Amino acid sequence: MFALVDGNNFYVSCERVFRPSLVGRPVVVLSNNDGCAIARSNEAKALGVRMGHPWFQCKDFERDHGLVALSANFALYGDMSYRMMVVASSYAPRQENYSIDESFLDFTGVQGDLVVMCRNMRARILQWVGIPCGVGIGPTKTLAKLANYISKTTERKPGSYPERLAQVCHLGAMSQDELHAVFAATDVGEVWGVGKRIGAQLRDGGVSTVLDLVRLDASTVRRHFSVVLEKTVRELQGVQCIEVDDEPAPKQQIMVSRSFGHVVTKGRDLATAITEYTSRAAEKLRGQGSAAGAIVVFIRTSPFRKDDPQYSATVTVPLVRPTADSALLVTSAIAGLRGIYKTGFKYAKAGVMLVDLQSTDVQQMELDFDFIEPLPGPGSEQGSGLSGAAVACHQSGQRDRVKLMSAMDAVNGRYGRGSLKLAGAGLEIDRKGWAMKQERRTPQYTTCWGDMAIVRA
DNA sequence: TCTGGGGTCCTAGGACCC
DNA sequence: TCTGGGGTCCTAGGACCC
Repeated sequence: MFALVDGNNFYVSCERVFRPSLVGRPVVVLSNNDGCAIARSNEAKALGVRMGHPWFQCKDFERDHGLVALSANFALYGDMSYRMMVVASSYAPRQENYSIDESFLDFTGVQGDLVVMCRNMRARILQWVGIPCGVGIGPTKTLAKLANYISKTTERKPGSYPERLAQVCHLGAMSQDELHAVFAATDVGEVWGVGKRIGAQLRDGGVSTVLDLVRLDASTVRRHFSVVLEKTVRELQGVQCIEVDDEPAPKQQIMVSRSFGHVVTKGRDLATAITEYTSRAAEKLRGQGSAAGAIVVFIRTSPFRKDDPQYSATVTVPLVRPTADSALLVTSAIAGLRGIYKTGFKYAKAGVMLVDLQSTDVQQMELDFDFIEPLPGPGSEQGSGLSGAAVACHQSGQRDRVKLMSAMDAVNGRYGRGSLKLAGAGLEIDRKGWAMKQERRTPQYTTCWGDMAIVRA
């Protein structure tokens, strides 16, 4: 049996831990730049705020219904997630942390009443971490996921399912009749793996509930749709097709991209932003022990500003050899940016993607060909602020560069992100033109000493 | 005025190989 | 008239997830 543990309205619940006055009120957490709603309390959902609802379209709820909107505080959510996962991990031999607010537990070999255990786990997470969870249990991950949906929906919309399925729902412990009744009451679109497109196609074919889907012949589904949906159907039928992955492989690509707080027109500002994003991506890269074989850079205007001239460009810059060196990656990214930047456009977003990732354990050694393809020297990269640093990367110097990067990561780990950075990333004043808008961010209660909550007797 | 930021897997088709 | 058979690798695009 498997369980899926999932924090309710996770980001909102994190905020409520430190601001209990928000309990019972409609609350949303906004995306970067306070653009749209990415988490909603049940009260906000009841008001009609949709997932991804642009904030400027639901702003009136603030005045009319007391809706509270907060900027996303990912430092807080990441830390609360860690705490929740640690508590959950003590209940099962294997755990897969599937997303920031969800983890699968594999109960293989575990004795005892799983419902009792999961109710206990739920209570402990609520008491120790402060986050309310829903738990779904089933013989496959897809069924556990569905059970989780049922547990939360029973709680949020009383009457949709039998009351005892609230909070913890065990589909593997139901009679066939009861299971089918639950399936019949659930829309096919709620199934993990059935999105908008497939959902519509299924409904066109008369398959509108989970019961309809589970009754299909799996191999027919493969012919009409795909092997992916076939697995989903088999999993719903109780045949395990998707394993619990408790040791996720390193990422195959690492992306950092942001929408700007204001539109950007100057190449210089784009270069500063690209430098910062590349540095952040390089940190992630080193964090998983990989090196990148190429870097993709993209810039684009806003598709929502229909009257403005539109421009979007992407360039892939191959690296001479795989590297995790921030300065080398930034040099390449800036070179790529020069190739695609055009004046006269209002840029709204930019980003970088590190691709062709490989482990630094396995390295292709080579003769030193740097004299054939000289790296940029001082002065050749005017304005990027890293030319001096980029010169020294001959093989003999590579070990020192690796040490330099480790030192930088260690300092930033100890004193906070951005304490030590490449000159090209600019000072605070250089970021003014494009930095993210976060006007409603709460303190980083658990990850910053200065923000720690103080209790007064 | 104002619309997020990450990821994965699968498939089809083309280039190329012997 | 008649034009093999089998493979791999890469890329782009589409679907899904949170």
